[in-house]
Amino acid sequence: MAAVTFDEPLTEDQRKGGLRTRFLESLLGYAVRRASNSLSADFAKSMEGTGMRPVLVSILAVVEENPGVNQGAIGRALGVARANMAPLMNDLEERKLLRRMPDKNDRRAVSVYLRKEGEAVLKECKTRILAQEKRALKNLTASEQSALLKLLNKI
Amino acid sequence: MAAVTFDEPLTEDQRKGGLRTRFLESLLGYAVRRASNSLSADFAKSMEGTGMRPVLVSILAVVEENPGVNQGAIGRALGVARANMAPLMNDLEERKLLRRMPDKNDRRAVSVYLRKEGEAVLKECKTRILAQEKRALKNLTASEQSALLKLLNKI
DNA sequence: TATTGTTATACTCTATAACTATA
DNA sequence: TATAGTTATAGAGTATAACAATA
Repeated sequence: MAAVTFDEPLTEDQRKGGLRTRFLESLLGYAVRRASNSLSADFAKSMEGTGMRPVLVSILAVVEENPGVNQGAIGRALGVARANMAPLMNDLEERKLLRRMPDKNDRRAVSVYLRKEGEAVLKECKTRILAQEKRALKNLTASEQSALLKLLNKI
Repeated sequence: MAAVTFDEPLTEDQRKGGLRTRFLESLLGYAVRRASNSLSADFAKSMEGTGMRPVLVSILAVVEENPGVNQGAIGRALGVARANMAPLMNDLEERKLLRRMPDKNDRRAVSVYLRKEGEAVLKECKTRILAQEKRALKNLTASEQSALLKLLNKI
């Protein structure tokens, strides 16, 4: 079997579909992006029917673990800019999933709390998310998943 | 040191910044997304001054390794929809980085080739990308990087 | 009928600037 | 002056539908 070099003409298969992507495949950033896109698509799909989007679920999860948290702190924790938090919070408040209260010590700030319905929606979403992760990662053993998490957190 | 439970009120630090994110941190999908966002931002930053964007560089890299490739096949390889390839290819052709020729056997299709200037731009971008990857992954040993790549490709 | 490439369109995500009210 | 939140806006990235030319 001869080594494939770039000087050879493309086979019909390569020209139409099975392309060489050596450079991109050598990049960890490219592999991470592809994995992220794949998992994100699965994530979004698992939310179908709940009316929720990933970022909304993430906000609910942060509020659940941090009752009374400032709105801006949620954005900083999730990497969502202040300006983009406002409409997201409006959305969640209109759905009656959370409540915004004026902060006692700083009248500029808003403290955020989960509502009963928010807890219920979050619980349903968590169940779906965990089931989806299990499906998406079925090719990885528990120790491989743990190793992967550790390596990703080093980046 | 007492264990932290969610029944305790938030400390000032937690309420304002150092939030609990146990659920999200338990998700591999969340870790992958954060790593991807971080690497993508670095990638884009390393392209500053070249006028190129990640997707444009990816297209050039695929064309370089697959001279004469069909335009649609590039999109399939990169996960870019046909409809979104058209303006990207127009951009690259207007910059005189690649050339589109009618396919000899299928007059619907277009064969794509790198131009000299495209080769030069791609070379410069590759250098920057590899330097950026080296910086971004400086906390990982070579064997860790190889293990990470292997694990990501299992997803 | 199916496919290649194009155009138009829309929705999400992200980023910036300007504004208000508070501090 | 600086910060919390809001509004408006603009740029990418992504997705679908409809079309012409060709297979």
